[in-house]
Amino acid sequence: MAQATGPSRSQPATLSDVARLAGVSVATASKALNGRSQVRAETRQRVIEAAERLRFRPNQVARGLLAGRTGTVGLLTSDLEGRFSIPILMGAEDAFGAGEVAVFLCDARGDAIREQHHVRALLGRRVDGLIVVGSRTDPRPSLGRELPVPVVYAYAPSEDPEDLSIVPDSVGAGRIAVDHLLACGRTRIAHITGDPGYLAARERAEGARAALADAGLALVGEPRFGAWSEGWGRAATAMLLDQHPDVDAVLCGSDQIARGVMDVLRERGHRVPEEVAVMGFDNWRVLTSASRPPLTSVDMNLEQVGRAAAHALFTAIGGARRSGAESLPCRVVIRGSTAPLS
Amino acid sequence: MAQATGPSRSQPATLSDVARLAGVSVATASKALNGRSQVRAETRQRVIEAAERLRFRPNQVARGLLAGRTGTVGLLTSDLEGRFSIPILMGAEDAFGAGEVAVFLCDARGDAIREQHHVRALLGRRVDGLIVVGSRTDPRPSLGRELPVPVVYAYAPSEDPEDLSIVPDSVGAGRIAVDHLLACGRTRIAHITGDPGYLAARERAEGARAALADAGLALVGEPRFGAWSEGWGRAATAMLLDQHPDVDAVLCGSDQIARGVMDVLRERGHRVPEEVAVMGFDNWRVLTSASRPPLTSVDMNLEQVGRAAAHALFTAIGGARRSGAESLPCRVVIRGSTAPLS
DNA sequence: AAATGAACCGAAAAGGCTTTCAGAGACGCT
DNA sequence: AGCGTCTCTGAAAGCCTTTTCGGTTCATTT
Repeated sequence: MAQATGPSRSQPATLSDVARLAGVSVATASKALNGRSQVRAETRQRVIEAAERLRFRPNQVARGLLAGRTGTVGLLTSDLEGRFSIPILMGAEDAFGAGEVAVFLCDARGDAIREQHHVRALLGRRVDGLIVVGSRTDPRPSLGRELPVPVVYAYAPSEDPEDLSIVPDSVGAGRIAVDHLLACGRTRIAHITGDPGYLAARERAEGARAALADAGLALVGEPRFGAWSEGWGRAATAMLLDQHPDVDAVLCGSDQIARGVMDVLRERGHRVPEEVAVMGFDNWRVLTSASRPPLTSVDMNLEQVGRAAAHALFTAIGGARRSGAESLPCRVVIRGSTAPLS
Repeated sequence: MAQATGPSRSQPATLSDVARLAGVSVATASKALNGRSQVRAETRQRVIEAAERLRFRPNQVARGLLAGRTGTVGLLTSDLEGRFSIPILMGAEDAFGAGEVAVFLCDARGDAIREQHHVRALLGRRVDGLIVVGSRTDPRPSLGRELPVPVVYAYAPSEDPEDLSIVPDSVGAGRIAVDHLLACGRTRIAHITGDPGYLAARERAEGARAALADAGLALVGEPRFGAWSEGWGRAATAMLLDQHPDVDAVLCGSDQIARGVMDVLRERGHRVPEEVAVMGFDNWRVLTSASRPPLTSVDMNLEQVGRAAAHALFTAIGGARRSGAESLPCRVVIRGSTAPLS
């Protein structure tokens, strides 16, 4: 806790410091460091050495002021808590960081006022674009068409079809899940899922039903909507087993639900996956790998959603505007809870 | 997917636009908008109206260039995946966002090279300071003393005692956990924890042992180090029950371990909390609320760590430098898995 | 020897804002 | 009338970099 005066904290070197040390003008120093051709090799070398000696790093702020482009983007999340935002954010950060773009992170905490505040602040900082990350796949209000920079919506699409949104293909996710269970030879498939207020729940159920219909089959009973919790998974499974003791697969709306389902199956003596196969959605490691057996799950490829959003924004900044909701495929990650019927 | 030309994308208004519309000079316009006193009320009003009409937002880039302070900080995480970084990041973002500071997010992916790259990029953008967030509490290499801006380390302290680090009090966490169990009347307490390579595991064990010693007691057996997984929790519990069937509390190194512990306890017919109390660390909602019964856990107050780091950085930017590792207290969140012995 | 061209360098402007300082006008006082 | 004192306004400098364009030097050509 010493109240030290600390190291120098000297101002970083500027281009004119470098120029002075190298004995040239700032213009020449700039050209030398930026690889412009109108400077003698020997002079360039002198400048480069001077720059190294002074640990010169060009001031991106000044550069941004001049160029009109700052090389920054705003990443607007509605809730960092939600585990869906994080992988998207990682993907976007990754895609930008590889280039020379820096990311401003803003968390609106699910509050529209705060979101508006952040948008204003970001525009004041002259970001080149915005990515808006939602916490669920239901459409959300647009930030508006009047913004001076391009905007890309990720995970939660904009309500305005003129905006560009990148979303996971929830219907397709339901389809590939069922396809996998069918490939395992299962035919009596039940669906226990979460809150019907969530579009993701409804779309996955719709995809599952469609895939079964394509195979001339139907779900065992109706889809059981409830909550995104283990508790609901347990309760729904108990009811399911009472009504349909012959199910050979349960497709669960989330990994949490799946854990609850598997617990009850085990307690009631149904072996997984030999007698009943179980699948989840989200591919949330901590749940899938800790369950017994490890849980097969549909991964929404969220990191890829983030990367795609970043890429779309990048090209939009370059001038190529797109619009509408573009959906990205999900993938099945197979683990021990599903296996072919023997 | 229409290839539209899109809305105007017109350049944002500048101060001179405002000044022209209001019929004053840019200098006067600036003073009017910034509340400087040397401008007549009526003139100020004219300028403000003009600014509103043009939707003028002052360019923070230009302002930053002039002031030498950009009002930005860099948030450097080593892995966004890790769930410990996120709450810290939320706390920091929150503390800054309330003021007028914007946060650059950079994820080094645990790679020192990439970290160095990000530091350089951030310094090039002239951030006013840096927060370095680690993924575990073990000390990490310092970024160095030669940086032109203040740095605060959060969660993972710097190896250099001259740096300022904000960390959770792991020893204290172990103590308060045991204190809670003692308050519940438990005296035969076992400790099943994670990877001994983690300082957090060792410090929590040490705190637990110290608190027991203060009460004239000792752990049942040695602390059982292993892995941060449910699987280890299950395995260790099986061994524990064989050797010490009379334990009345298990303090677990993490919530994941605790879930494994509780599963085996239930399977073996030990009632929780009546016969055996169980506690975890981390207070990870998805685990604590889904377990049966809900899990009592020690919360590391990570969001507060983030906020404290932000605050420390803010004052350091203001000139007040501190150093050393400052630790913040943790807190016990009581749920159904612990209760007084009847 | 003079003219041409190439190669290299530097002055200056631009980008948007804040701040300083000098000037302009209004007012009261001697 | 002349002077000092206020209050307000605007010109200009400065922040740091890039880029344009005019100028200098030197070698080459006629």
